[in-house]
Amino acid sequence: MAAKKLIPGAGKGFTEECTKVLLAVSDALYVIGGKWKLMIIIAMARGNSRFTELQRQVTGISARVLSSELKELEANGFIIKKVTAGYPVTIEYELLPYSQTLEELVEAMTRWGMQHREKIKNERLIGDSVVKP
Amino acid sequence: MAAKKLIPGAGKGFTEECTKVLLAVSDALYVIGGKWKLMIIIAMARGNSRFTELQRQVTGISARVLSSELKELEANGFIIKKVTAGYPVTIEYELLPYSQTLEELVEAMTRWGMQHREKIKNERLIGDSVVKP
DNA sequence: CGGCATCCAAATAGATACTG
DNA sequence: CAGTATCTATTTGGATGCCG
Repeated sequence: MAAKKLIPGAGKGFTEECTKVLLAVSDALYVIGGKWKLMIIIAMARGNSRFTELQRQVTGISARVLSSELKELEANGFIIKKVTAGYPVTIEYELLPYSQTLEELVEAMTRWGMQHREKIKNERLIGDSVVKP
Repeated sequence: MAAKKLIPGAGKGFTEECTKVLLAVSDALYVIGGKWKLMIIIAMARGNSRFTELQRQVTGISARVLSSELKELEANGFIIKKVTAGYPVTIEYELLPYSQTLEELVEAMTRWGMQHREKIKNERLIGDSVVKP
């Protein structure tokens, strides 16, 4: 009776494809979502390996949150915690190969973030718009 | 005195580049982060435009949260709310051109999410690992 | 240095009911 | 249908202090 959807490609199998994509994205967000995980991985890829280094580089993160994020990243196979014996033992976090699979994603997000910042700047942040606190 | 960092590319300008990337990623996460925003955009790109449609497609979202996310997406220039007069007025949400700039990012995330799901599956979810609740 | 434990404040989200 | 309002439950996070 009513007209079908006007969107090209709509019809059987349409919602299912959508559901599949949504599932994938939701999986990704579940593991690397949140404010910090990607940022920690990026900071580590740039050579930061010590807890305090990471806390300095990843602006705004607290020790407690960093600690818990590192644990999750380890549990998910992105990083490993290395403890080297010594007078004060040295603790370093290293990226595992699996974290490399995020490269494409990180690059895409970096590019998008940069262009978005440009866009906002050009719209002259009039105060009503989206500016971070 | 002490050895410099062993990471290739380390040195002057290293931390600054890192900071720049972190800033970009943090910008991106601020606008499109969270569990729902990307998923809503994906669902809309697949032809869902009505509130109830979206709520059905984006599994698990409540009316209240959907409502507030739609408002943020509109405020950030990704979508627009269209009200068509009629006996019951028709309300539809449409993607604006700016949402297209997310395509690359969404694709990267979709690919990553799919490969991650495969990886987890192949590791045979032994129960200790990362499985969504 | 690299955390963990505790307490407390704030942000988030679910359930439910109600409206135009 | 497309939400809003209210209340409450849960999560999250900052601050602080302590410990090896």
